[in-house]
Amino acid sequence: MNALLRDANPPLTRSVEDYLKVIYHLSNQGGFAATSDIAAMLDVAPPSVSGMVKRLSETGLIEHVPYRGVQLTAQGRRAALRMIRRHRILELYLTQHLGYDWGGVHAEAEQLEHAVSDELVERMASALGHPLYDPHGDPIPTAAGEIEEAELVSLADAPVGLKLELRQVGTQDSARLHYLAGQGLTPGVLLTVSERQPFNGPTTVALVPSGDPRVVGRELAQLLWCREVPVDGYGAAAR
Amino acid sequence: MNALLRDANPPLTRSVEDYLKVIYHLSNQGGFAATSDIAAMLDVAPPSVSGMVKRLSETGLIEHVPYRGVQLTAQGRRAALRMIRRHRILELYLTQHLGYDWGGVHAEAEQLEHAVSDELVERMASALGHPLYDPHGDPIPTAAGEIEEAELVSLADAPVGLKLELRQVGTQDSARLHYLAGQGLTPGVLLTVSERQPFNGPTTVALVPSGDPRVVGRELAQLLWCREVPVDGYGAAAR
DNA sequence: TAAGATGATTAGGCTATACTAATTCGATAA
DNA sequence: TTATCGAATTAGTATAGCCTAATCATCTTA
Repeated sequence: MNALLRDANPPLTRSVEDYLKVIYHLSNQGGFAATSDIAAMLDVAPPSVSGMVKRLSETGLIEHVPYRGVQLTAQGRRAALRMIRRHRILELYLTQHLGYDWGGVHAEAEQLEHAVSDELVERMASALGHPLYDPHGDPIPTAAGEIEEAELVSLADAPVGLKLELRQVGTQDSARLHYLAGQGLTPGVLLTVSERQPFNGPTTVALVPSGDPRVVGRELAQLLWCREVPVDGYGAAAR
Repeated sequence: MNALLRDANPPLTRSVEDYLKVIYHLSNQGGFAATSDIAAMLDVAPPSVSGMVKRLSETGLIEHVPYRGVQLTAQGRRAALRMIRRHRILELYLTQHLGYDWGGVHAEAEQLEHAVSDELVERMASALGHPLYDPHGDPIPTAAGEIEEAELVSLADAPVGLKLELRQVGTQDSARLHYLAGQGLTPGVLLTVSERQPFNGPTTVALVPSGDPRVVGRELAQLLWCREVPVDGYGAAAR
Protein backbone atom coordinates (compact mmCIF):
# COMPACT_ATOMS: atom_id res chain seq x y z
CA MET A 1 0.00 0.00 0.00
CA ASN A 2 1.05 3.58 -0.61
CA ALA A 3 3.01 4.79 2.39
CA LEU A 4 1.35 8.19 2.20
CA LEU A 5 -2.04 6.66 2.75
CA ARG A 6 -1.12 4.77 5.90
CA ASP A 7 -2.19 6.00 9.30
CA ALA A 8 0.17 8.84 10.14
CA ASN A 9 0.06 8.12 13.88
CA PRO A 10 -0.50 4.42 14.38
CA PRO A 11 -0.70 3.12 17.95
CA LEU A 12 2.65 1.89 19.22
CA THR A 13 3.28 -1.83 19.15
CA ARG A 14 4.15 -3.78 22.22
CA SER A 15 7.72 -4.10 21.06
CA VAL A 16 8.11 -0.39 20.51
CA GLU A 17 6.72 0.33 23.96
CA ASP A 18 9.30 -2.01 25.47
CA TYR A 19 12.17 -0.40 23.59
CA LEU A 20 11.11 3.09 24.68
CA LYS A 21 10.90 2.00 28.29
CA VAL A 22 14.39 0.55 28.40
CA ILE A 23 15.85 3.48 26.49
CA TYR A 24 14.28 5.74 29.08
CA HIS A 25 15.85 3.77 31.91
CA LEU A 26 19.25 3.59 30.22
CA SER A 27 19.54 7.22 29.21
CA ASN A 28 17.93 8.59 32.31
CA GLN A 29 20.09 11.60 33.05
CA GLY A 30 20.78 12.92 29.59
CA GLY A 31 23.19 10.24 28.42
CA PHE A 32 22.97 7.93 25.43
CA ALA A 33 21.65 4.41 25.60
CA ALA A 34 24.05 1.98 23.93
CA THR A 35 22.86 -0.60 21.42
CA SER A 36 24.35 -3.50 23.34
CA ASP A 37 22.80 -2.39 26.64
CA ILE A 38 19.37 -2.13 25.03
CA ALA A 39 19.91 -5.57 23.52
CA ALA A 40 20.89 -7.03 26.89
CA MET A 41 17.91 -5.49 28.70
CA LEU A 42 15.43 -6.77 26.11
CA ASP A 43 17.19 -10.08 25.60
CA VAL A 44 17.49 -9.68 21.82
CA ALA A 45 20.54 -9.67 19.54
CA PRO A 46 22.26 -6.33 18.85
CA PRO A 47 21.32 -6.26 15.14
CA SER A 48 17.67 -6.43 16.13
CA VAL A 49 18.25 -3.26 18.11
CA SER A 50 19.95 -1.54 15.18
CA GLY A 51 16.92 -2.36 13.06
CA MET A 52 14.42 -1.08 15.58
CA VAL A 53 16.50 2.03 16.24
CA LYS A 54 16.23 2.86 12.58
CA ARG A 55 12.43 2.56 12.61
CA LEU A 56 12.09 4.50 15.85
CA SER A 57 14.16 7.40 14.64
CA GLU A 58 12.22 7.49 11.38
CA THR A 59 9.03 7.89 13.38
CA GLY A 60 10.59 10.58 15.55
CA LEU A 61 10.51 8.74 18.84
CA ILE A 62 14.29 8.69 19.33
CA GLU A 63 17.42 10.50 18.18
CA HIS A 64 20.17 8.24 16.91
CA VAL A 65 23.86 9.10 16.74
CA PRO A 66 25.47 6.20 14.85
CA TYR A 67 28.04 4.25 16.86
CA ARG A 68 27.19 6.35 19.90
CA GLY A 69 23.71 5.46 21.02
CA VAL A 70 20.20 6.82 21.25
CA GLN A 71 18.17 9.29 23.27
CA LEU A 72 14.43 9.79 23.49
CA THR A 73 12.81 12.76 21.80
CA ALA A 74 10.13 14.66 23.71
CA GLN A 75 7.54 12.46 22.00
CA GLY A 76 9.41 9.27 22.88
CA ARG A 77 9.84 10.38 26.45
CA ARG A 78 6.13 11.03 26.74
CA ALA A 79 5.37 7.53 25.48
CA ALA A 80 7.93 5.98 27.84
CA LEU A 81 6.56 7.83 30.86
CA ARG A 82 3.07 6.73 29.94
CA MET A 83 4.24 3.11 30.15
CA ILE A 84 6.03 3.71 33.42
CA ARG A 85 2.91 5.28 34.90
CA ARG A 86 0.91 2.25 33.81
CA HIS A 87 3.45 -0.15 35.19
CA ARG A 88 3.67 1.49 38.59
CA ILE A 89 -0.06 1.91 39.00
CA LEU A 90 -0.59 -1.70 38.01
CA GLU A 91 1.98 -2.91 40.51
CA LEU A 92 0.33 -0.90 43.23
CA TYR A 93 -3.17 -2.03 42.31
CA LEU A 94 -2.22 -5.69 42.12
CA THR A 95 -0.55 -5.62 45.52
CA GLN A 96 -3.14 -3.55 47.30
CA HIS A 97 -6.35 -4.88 45.76
CA LEU A 98 -5.54 -8.39 44.64
CA GLY A 99 -3.16 -9.66 47.26
CA TYR A 100 -0.06 -9.95 45.11
CA ASP A 101 3.31 -9.85 46.82
CA TRP A 102 6.37 -8.12 45.49
CA GLY A 103 7.68 -11.23 43.84
CA GLY A 104 5.08 -11.84 41.20
CA VAL A 105 3.85 -8.37 40.56
CA HIS A 106 6.52 -7.12 38.19
CA ALA A 107 6.05 -9.79 35.54
CA GLU A 108 2.29 -9.42 35.63
CA ALA A 109 2.47 -5.63 35.27
CA GLU A 110 4.97 -6.04 32.45
CA GLN A 111 2.31 -7.84 30.41
CA LEU A 112 -0.68 -5.80 31.44
CA GLU A 113 0.92 -2.42 30.84
CA HIS A 114 0.58 -3.02 27.10
CA ALA A 115 -3.07 -4.06 27.25
CA VAL A 116 -4.83 -1.72 29.68
CA SER A 117 -6.67 1.32 28.37
CA ASP A 118 -6.03 4.82 29.66
CA GLU A 119 -9.46 4.69 31.22
CA LEU A 120 -8.65 1.57 33.20
CA VAL A 121 -5.36 3.03 34.42
CA GLU A 122 -7.17 6.12 35.67
CA ARG A 123 -9.85 4.02 37.34
CA MET A 124 -7.18 2.04 39.16
CA ALA A 125 -5.39 5.25 40.13
CA SER A 126 -8.69 6.51 41.54
CA ALA A 127 -9.29 3.31 43.48
CA LEU A 128 -5.81 3.76 44.95
CA GLY A 129 -6.42 7.39 45.90
CA HIS A 130 -4.21 8.86 43.16
CA PRO A 131 -0.91 7.71 44.63
CA LEU A 132 2.28 9.65 43.92
CA TYR A 133 4.73 6.84 44.67
CA ASP A 134 4.78 3.14 44.02
CA PRO A 135 5.60 0.66 46.79
CA HIS A 136 9.32 0.90 46.02
CA GLY A 137 9.03 4.64 46.60
CA ASP A 138 9.50 5.39 42.92
CA PRO A 139 7.53 8.40 41.75
CA ILE A 140 4.56 7.69 39.48
CA PRO A 141 4.51 9.93 36.41
CA THR A 142 1.35 12.01 36.06
CA ALA A 143 -1.15 11.32 33.29
CA ALA A 144 0.27 14.48 31.67
CA GLY A 145 3.73 12.91 31.58
CA GLU A 146 5.56 14.67 34.36
CA ILE A 147 7.79 12.84 36.80
CA GLU A 148 9.57 13.89 39.94
CA GLU A 149 13.29 13.30 39.57
CA ALA A 150 14.77 11.55 42.59
CA GLU A 151 17.99 12.78 44.23
CA LEU A 152 20.67 10.17 43.90
CA VAL A 153 23.64 9.35 46.12
CA SER A 154 26.59 7.30 44.99
CA LEU A 155 26.93 4.05 46.87
CA ALA A 156 30.44 5.09 47.89
CA ASP A 157 28.97 8.00 49.86
CA ALA A 158 25.78 6.45 51.22
CA PRO A 159 25.67 6.16 55.01
CA VAL A 160 25.67 2.69 56.59
CA GLY A 161 22.21 1.36 57.48
CA LEU A 162 20.30 3.15 54.78
CA LYS A 163 17.88 1.28 52.57
CA LEU A 164 18.60 2.13 48.93
CA GLU A 165 17.34 1.40 45.48
CA LEU A 166 19.94 1.16 42.74
CA ARG A 167 18.79 3.56 40.06
CA GLN A 168 21.63 4.18 37.64
CA VAL A 169 24.96 2.68 36.76
CA GLY A 170 27.30 5.46 35.73
CA THR A 171 29.37 3.69 33.10
CA GLN A 172 29.04 2.27 29.62
CA ASP A 173 31.92 -0.12 30.21
CA SER A 174 30.70 -3.51 29.20
CA ALA A 175 32.97 -5.58 31.43
CA ARG A 176 31.84 -3.62 34.47
CA LEU A 177 28.18 -3.80 33.44
CA HIS A 178 28.38 -7.54 32.98
CA TYR A 179 30.14 -8.00 36.28
CA LEU A 180 27.50 -5.97 38.07
CA ALA A 181 24.65 -7.80 36.37
CA GLY A 182 26.24 -11.07 37.46
CA GLN A 183 26.23 -9.79 41.03
CA GLY A 184 22.53 -8.94 40.77
CA LEU A 185 23.36 -5.24 40.88
CA THR A 186 21.02 -3.90 38.21
CA PRO A 187 18.80 -0.81 38.32
CA GLY A 188 15.73 -1.37 40.47
CA VAL A 189 17.35 -3.73 42.98
CA LEU A 190 16.90 -2.88 46.65
CA LEU A 191 19.78 -3.07 49.08
CA THR A 192 21.03 -1.85 52.44
CA VAL A 193 24.53 -0.67 53.25
CA SER A 194 25.79 -3.04 55.90
CA GLU A 195 29.35 -1.75 56.37
CA ARG A 196 32.14 0.26 54.82
CA GLN A 197 35.85 -0.25 55.42
CA PRO A 198 37.73 2.90 56.45
CA PHE A 199 40.28 4.72 54.27
CA ASN A 200 38.26 4.45 51.05
CA GLY A 201 37.86 0.73 51.42
CA PRO A 202 35.06 -1.37 49.91
CA THR A 203 31.40 -1.06 50.83
CA THR A 204 29.43 -4.14 51.80
CA VAL A 205 25.74 -4.19 50.98
CA ALA A 206 22.97 -6.71 51.58
CA LEU A 207 20.47 -7.34 48.80
CA VAL A 208 16.82 -6.97 49.75
CA PRO A 209 14.91 -9.17 50.28
CA SER A 210 17.35 -12.09 49.95
CA GLY A 211 19.92 -10.62 52.32
CA ASP A 212 22.79 -11.86 50.15
CA PRO A 213 25.91 -9.78 50.81
CA ARG A 214 27.94 -8.09 48.07
CA VAL A 215 31.28 -6.43 48.52
CA VAL A 216 31.76 -3.49 46.17
CA GLY A 217 35.13 -1.80 45.75
CA ARG A 218 35.27 1.98 45.98
CA GLU A 219 35.82 2.53 42.28
CA LEU A 220 32.70 0.58 41.38
CA ALA A 221 30.67 1.96 44.29
CA GLN A 222 31.19 5.46 42.95
CA LEU A 223 29.43 4.43 39.77
CA LEU A 224 26.33 3.09 41.51
CA TRP A 225 23.78 5.85 41.99
CA CYS A 226 21.08 5.11 44.47
CA ARG A 227 17.91 6.62 45.80
CA GLU A 228 17.08 6.47 49.47
CA VAL A 229 13.97 4.32 50.06
CA PRO A 230 11.65 5.20 52.95
CA VAL A 231 11.95 2.38 55.50
CA ASP A 232 8.28 1.40 55.48
CA GLY A 233 8.63 0.67 51.79
CA TYR A 234 5.57 2.75 50.94
CA GLY A 235 6.58 6.14 49.69
CA ALA A 236 3.00 7.25 49.26
CA ALA A 237 2.30 7.04 52.96
CA ALA A 238 5.60 8.57 54.01
CA ARG A 239 5.22 11.90 52.22
CA MET B 1 16.29 -22.50 12.74
CA ASN B 2 15.64 -26.21 12.55
CA ALA B 3 11.93 -26.83 13.05
CA LEU B 4 12.66 -29.83 15.22
CA LEU B 5 14.49 -27.71 17.72
CA ARG B 6 11.71 -25.19 18.19
CA ASP B 7 9.53 -25.24 21.27
CA ALA B 8 7.06 -28.06 20.75
CA ASN B 9 4.32 -26.26 22.67
CA PRO B 10 4.79 -22.53 22.27
CA PRO B 11 2.31 -20.21 23.99
CA LEU B 12 -0.54 -19.19 21.72
CA THR B 13 -0.37 -15.80 20.09
CA ARG B 14 -3.02 -13.21 20.52
CA SER B 15 -4.25 -13.78 17.01
CA VAL B 16 -4.56 -17.51 17.51
CA GLU B 17 -6.52 -16.98 20.72
CA ASP B 18 -8.94 -14.74 18.86
CA TYR B 19 -9.43 -17.27 16.08
CA LEU B 20 -10.12 -20.06 18.55
CA LYS B 21 -12.67 -17.97 20.39
CA VAL B 22 -14.69 -17.12 17.30
CA ILE B 23 -14.48 -20.66 16.00
CA TYR B 24 -15.87 -21.79 19.34
CA HIS B 25 -18.77 -19.37 19.10
CA LEU B 26 -19.48 -20.23 15.46
CA SER B 27 -19.38 -24.00 15.79
CA ASN B 28 -21.02 -24.13 19.16
CA GLN B 29 -23.32 -27.13 18.81
CA GLY B 30 -21.19 -29.45 16.77
CA GLY B 31 -21.39 -27.67 13.42
CA PHE B 32 -18.60 -26.34 11.26
CA ALA B 33 -17.45 -22.74 11.30
CA ALA B 34 -17.27 -21.33 7.78
CA THR B 35 -14.23 -19.42 6.55
CA SER B 36 -16.28 -16.39 5.56
CA ASP B 37 -18.04 -16.22 8.93
CA ILE B 38 -14.73 -16.37 10.77
CA ALA B 39 -13.40 -13.65 8.47
CA ALA B 40 -16.44 -11.45 9.14
CA MET B 41 -16.23 -11.89 12.92
CA LEU B 42 -12.53 -11.04 13.02
CA ASP B 43 -12.74 -8.35 10.36
CA VAL B 44 -10.04 -9.89 8.17
CA ALA B 45 -10.10 -11.06 4.55
CA PRO B 46 -11.08 -14.68 3.85
CA PRO B 47 -7.63 -15.67 2.53
CA SER B 48 -6.15 -14.64 5.88
CA VAL B 49 -8.48 -17.13 7.50
CA SER B 50 -7.45 -19.88 5.07
CA GLY B 51 -3.82 -19.21 5.99
CA MET B 52 -4.46 -19.29 9.71
CA VAL B 53 -6.66 -22.37 9.40
CA LYS B 54 -3.73 -24.17 7.83
CA ARG B 55 -1.42 -23.26 10.71
CA LEU B 56 -4.02 -24.11 13.35
CA SER B 57 -4.73 -27.54 11.92
CA GLU B 58 -1.01 -28.25 11.65
CA THR B 59 -0.69 -27.54 15.37
CA GLY B 60 -3.71 -29.71 16.15
CA LEU B 61 -6.00 -27.01 17.49
CA ILE B 62 -8.65 -27.42 14.83
CA GLU B 63 -9.91 -29.97 12.30
CA HIS B 64 -10.27 -28.64 8.77
CA VAL B 65 -12.52 -30.10 6.07
CA PRO B 66 -11.62 -28.16 2.91
CA TYR B 67 -14.49 -26.16 1.47
CA ARG B 68 -16.65 -27.13 4.44
CA GLY B 69 -15.28 -25.41 7.48
CA VAL B 70 -13.48 -26.06 10.74
CA GLN B 71 -14.17 -27.48 14.18
CA LEU B 72 -12.14 -27.27 17.36
CA THR B 73 -10.24 -30.31 18.56
CA ALA B 74 -10.37 -31.11 22.27
CA GLN B 75 -7.15 -29.11 22.68
CA GLY B 76 -8.53 -26.15 20.74
CA ARG B 77 -11.76 -26.23 22.70
CA ARG B 78 -9.81 -26.17 25.96
CA ALA B 79 -7.88 -23.13 24.80
CA ALA B 80 -11.07 -21.37 23.64
CA LEU B 81 -12.86 -22.02 26.93
CA ARG B 82 -9.86 -20.69 28.80
CA MET B 83 -10.21 -17.41 26.90
CA ILE B 84 -13.95 -17.28 27.50
CA ARG B 85 -13.42 -17.83 31.22
CA ARG B 86 -10.91 -14.98 31.24
CA HIS B 87 -13.18 -12.70 29.32
CA ARG B 88 -16.22 -13.28 31.51
CA ILE B 89 -14.32 -12.98 34.76
CA LEU B 90 -12.68 -9.79 33.54
CA GLU B 91 -16.03 -8.28 32.56
CA LEU B 92 -17.44 -9.13 35.94
CA TYR B 93 -14.41 -7.80 37.80
CA LEU B 94 -14.30 -4.55 35.87
CA THR B 95 -17.97 -3.85 36.47
CA GLN B 96 -18.08 -4.90 40.09
CA HIS B 97 -14.73 -3.58 41.33
CA LEU B 98 -13.82 -0.76 39.01
CA GLY B 99 -17.13 0.87 38.23
CA TYR B 100 -17.32 0.02 34.54
CA ASP B 101 -20.71 -0.07 32.92
CA TRP B 102 -21.80 -2.58 30.35
CA GLY B 103 -20.87 -0.33 27.47
CA GLY B 104 -17.14 -0.14 27.84
CA VAL B 105 -16.39 -3.40 29.49
CA HIS B 106 -16.38 -5.69 26.49
CA ALA B 107 -13.63 -3.91 24.57
CA GLU B 108 -11.43 -3.65 27.66
CA ALA B 109 -11.83 -7.36 28.46
CA GLU B 110 -11.12 -8.20 24.84
CA GLN B 111 -7.64 -6.70 25.23
CA LEU B 112 -6.91 -7.86 28.74
CA GLU B 113 -7.92 -11.48 28.18
CA HIS B 114 -4.71 -11.96 26.19
CA ALA B 115 -2.45 -10.40 28.82
CA VAL B 116 -3.61 -11.62 32.22
CA SER B 117 -1.90 -14.60 33.84
CA ASP B 118 -3.85 -17.60 35.11
CA GLU B 119 -2.93 -16.49 38.59
CA LEU B 120 -4.51 -13.08 38.12
CA VAL B 121 -7.68 -14.59 36.68
CA GLU B 122 -8.01 -16.86 39.70
CA ARG B 123 -7.37 -13.97 42.08
CA MET B 124 -10.11 -11.97 40.41
CA ALA B 125 -12.43 -14.99 40.52
CA SER B 126 -11.70 -15.23 44.25
CA ALA B 127 -12.37 -11.56 44.81
CA LEU B 128 -15.71 -12.07 43.06
CA GLY B 129 -16.61 -15.12 45.16
CA HIS B 130 -16.03 -17.64 42.38
CA PRO B 131 -19.04 -16.65 40.28
CA LEU B 132 -20.70 -19.19 38.00
CA TYR B 133 -22.38 -16.70 35.66
CA ASP B 134 -21.39 -13.41 34.14
CA PRO B 135 -23.71 -10.39 34.30
CA HIS B 136 -25.42 -11.43 31.05
CA GLY B 137 -26.20 -14.74 32.72
CA ASP B 138 -23.72 -16.58 30.54
CA PRO B 139 -22.02 -19.45 32.35
CA ILE B 140 -18.34 -19.00 33.18
CA PRO B 141 -16.24 -22.02 32.19
CA THR B 142 -14.34 -23.59 35.09
CA ALA B 143 -10.56 -23.37 35.29
CA ALA B 144 -10.58 -27.05 34.26
CA GLY B 145 -12.40 -26.14 31.03
CA GLU B 146 -15.96 -27.26 31.70
CA ILE B 147 -18.94 -25.15 30.76
CA GLU B 148 -22.63 -25.51 31.44
CA GLU B 149 -24.53 -25.66 28.20
CA ALA B 150 -27.56 -23.43 28.20
CA GLU B 151 -30.95 -24.71 27.04
CA LEU B 152 -32.06 -22.82 23.99
CA VAL B 153 -35.54 -21.95 22.71
CA SER B 154 -36.21 -20.84 19.19
CA LEU B 155 -37.55 -17.30 19.00
CA ALA B 156 -40.60 -18.65 17.18
CA ASP B 157 -41.56 -20.60 20.28
CA ALA B 158 -40.50 -18.22 23.05
CA PRO B 159 -43.36 -16.89 25.18
CA VAL B 160 -44.22 -13.18 25.00
CA GLY B 161 -42.68 -11.07 27.75
CA LEU B 162 -39.57 -13.18 28.27
CA LYS B 163 -36.14 -11.56 28.32
CA LEU B 164 -33.83 -13.47 25.99
CA GLU B 165 -30.26 -13.48 24.80
CA LEU B 166 -29.69 -14.46 21.19
CA ARG B 167 -27.16 -17.27 21.28
CA GLN B 168 -27.07 -19.00 17.91
CA VAL B 169 -28.26 -18.41 14.41
CA GLY B 170 -29.16 -21.74 12.88
CA THR B 171 -28.16 -21.13 9.29
CA GLN B 172 -25.08 -20.65 7.17
CA ASP B 173 -27.04 -18.75 4.55
CA SER B 174 -25.17 -15.58 3.86
CA ALA B 175 -28.09 -13.43 2.77
CA ARG B 176 -29.99 -14.27 5.94
CA LEU B 177 -26.93 -13.72 8.12
CA HIS B 178 -26.28 -10.35 6.57
CA TYR B 179 -29.88 -9.33 6.93
CA LEU B 180 -29.91 -10.32 10.59
CA ALA B 181 -26.63 -8.54 11.27
CA GLY B 182 -28.10 -5.43 9.66
CA GLN B 183 -31.03 -5.67 12.06
CA GLY B 184 -28.65 -5.90 15.01
CA LEU B 185 -29.65 -9.53 15.57
CA THR B 186 -26.25 -11.10 16.27
CA PRO B 187 -25.32 -13.60 18.97
CA GLY B 188 -25.05 -11.94 22.37
CA VAL B 189 -27.75 -9.34 21.84
CA LEU B 190 -30.44 -9.04 24.51
CA LEU B 191 -34.12 -8.72 23.59
CA THR B 192 -37.63 -9.19 24.89
CA VAL B 193 -40.53 -10.70 22.98
CA SER B 194 -43.14 -7.97 22.78
CA GLU B 195 -45.83 -9.70 20.70
CA ARG B 196 -46.54 -12.51 18.29
CA GLN B 197 -49.20 -12.53 15.59
CA PRO B 198 -51.50 -15.56 15.68
CA PHE B 199 -51.55 -18.34 13.04
CA ASN B 200 -47.75 -18.58 12.71
CA GLY B 201 -47.41 -14.87 12.11
CA PRO B 202 -44.27 -12.81 12.77
CA THR B 203 -42.80 -12.22 16.21
CA THR B 204 -42.02 -8.68 17.34
CA VAL B 205 -39.12 -8.21 19.73
CA ALA B 206 -37.62 -5.16 21.43
CA LEU B 207 -33.85 -4.88 21.59
CA VAL B 208 -32.38 -4.32 25.06
CA PRO B 209 -31.37 -1.76 26.17
CA SER B 210 -32.30 0.47 23.19
CA GLY B 211 -35.93 -0.72 23.00
CA ASP B 212 -35.84 -0.65 19.19
CA PRO B 213 -38.50 -2.98 17.81
CA ARG B 214 -37.78 -5.69 15.21
CA VAL B 215 -40.37 -7.73 13.39
CA VAL B 216 -39.15 -11.23 12.57
CA GLY B 217 -41.06 -13.54 10.27
CA ARG B 218 -41.71 -17.08 11.43
CA GLU B 219 -39.22 -18.70 9.08
CA LEU B 220 -36.40 -16.54 10.40
CA ALA B 221 -37.57 -16.69 14.02
CA GLN B 222 -37.22 -20.46 13.92
CA LEU B 223 -33.52 -20.03 13.20
CA LEU B 224 -32.87 -17.75 16.15
CA TRP B 225 -31.98 -19.79 19.21
CA CYS B 226 -32.18 -17.93 22.48
CA ARG B 227 -31.43 -18.44 26.11
CA GLU B 228 -33.78 -17.14 28.77
CA VAL B 229 -32.10 -14.41 30.82
CA PRO B 230 -33.02 -14.02 34.51
CA VAL B 231 -34.86 -10.71 34.85
CA ASP B 232 -32.42 -9.13 37.29
CA GLY B 233 -29.72 -9.55 34.67
CA TYR B 234 -27.40 -11.22 37.16
CA GLY B 235 -27.47 -14.94 36.69
CA ALA B 236 -25.11 -15.52 39.59
CA ALA B 237 -27.55 -14.13 42.11
CA ALA B 238 -30.56 -15.85 40.62
CA ARG B 239 -29.34 -19.43 40.96
C1' DT C 1 -27.00 -31.60 -17.04
C1' DA C 2 -24.49 -27.56 -17.85
C1' DA C 3 -23.75 -22.72 -16.59
C1' DG C 4 -23.30 -19.41 -13.19
C1' DA C 5 -22.86 -17.73 -8.73
C1' DT C 6 -20.66 -17.89 -4.47
C1' DG C 7 -17.49 -19.16 -1.30
C1' DA C 8 -12.77 -21.22 -0.45
C1' DT C 9 -8.21 -21.62 -1.67
C1' DT C 10 -3.74 -20.64 -3.87
C1' DA C 11 -0.35 -17.37 -5.64
C1' DG C 12 2.29 -13.73 -4.75
C1' DG C 13 3.43 -9.60 -1.88
C1' DC C 14 4.06 -6.48 2.22
C1' DT C 15 5.47 -5.24 7.13
C1' DA C 16 7.27 -5.91 11.65
C1' DT C 17 10.24 -8.32 14.12
C1' DA C 18 13.72 -11.52 15.00
C1' DC C 19 18.11 -14.14 13.83
C1' DT C 20 23.25 -15.23 12.08
C1' DA C 21 27.26 -14.01 9.48
C1' DA C 22 29.97 -10.55 7.53
C1' DT C 23 31.66 -6.01 7.62
C1' DT C 24 32.82 -1.41 9.26
C1' DC C 25 33.76 2.08 12.68
C1' DG C 26 36.17 4.06 16.50
C1' DA C 27 38.85 3.91 20.56
C1' DT C 28 42.75 2.03 22.92
C1' DA C 29 47.21 0.54 23.37
C1' DA C 30 51.83 -0.50 21.55
C1' DT D 1 50.66 6.50 14.34
C1' DT D 2 49.14 2.38 13.43
C1' DA D 3 47.40 -2.25 14.68
C1' DT D 4 43.91 -4.39 16.99
C1' DC D 5 39.68 -5.36 19.27
C1' DG D 6 35.09 -4.75 20.57
C1' DA D 7 30.87 -2.63 19.47
C1' DA D 8 27.74 -1.27 15.83
C1' DT D 9 25.97 -1.81 11.54
C1' DT D 10 24.69 -4.01 7.11
C1' DA D 11 23.43 -8.06 4.44
C1' DG D 12 20.67 -11.66 3.97
C1' DT D 13 17.06 -14.87 5.84
C1' DA D 14 12.94 -16.49 8.54
C1' DT D 15 8.20 -16.34 10.49
C1' DA D 16 3.64 -14.69 11.61
C1' DG D 17 0.40 -11.93 10.32
C1' DC D 18 -2.05 -9.35 6.85
C1' DC D 19 -3.55 -8.06 1.92
C1' DT D 20 -5.33 -8.37 -3.37
C1' DA D 21 -5.95 -10.88 -7.54
C1' DA D 22 -6.56 -15.16 -9.63
C1' DT D 23 -8.23 -19.77 -9.59
C1' DC D 24 -10.91 -23.64 -8.12
C1' DA D 25 -14.85 -26.30 -5.98
C1' DT D 26 -19.46 -26.77 -4.86
C1' DC D 27 -24.19 -25.89 -5.14
C1' DT D 28 -28.16 -24.09 -7.38
C1' DT D 29 -30.93 -23.27 -10.98
C1' DA D 30 -32.37 -22.94 -15.74
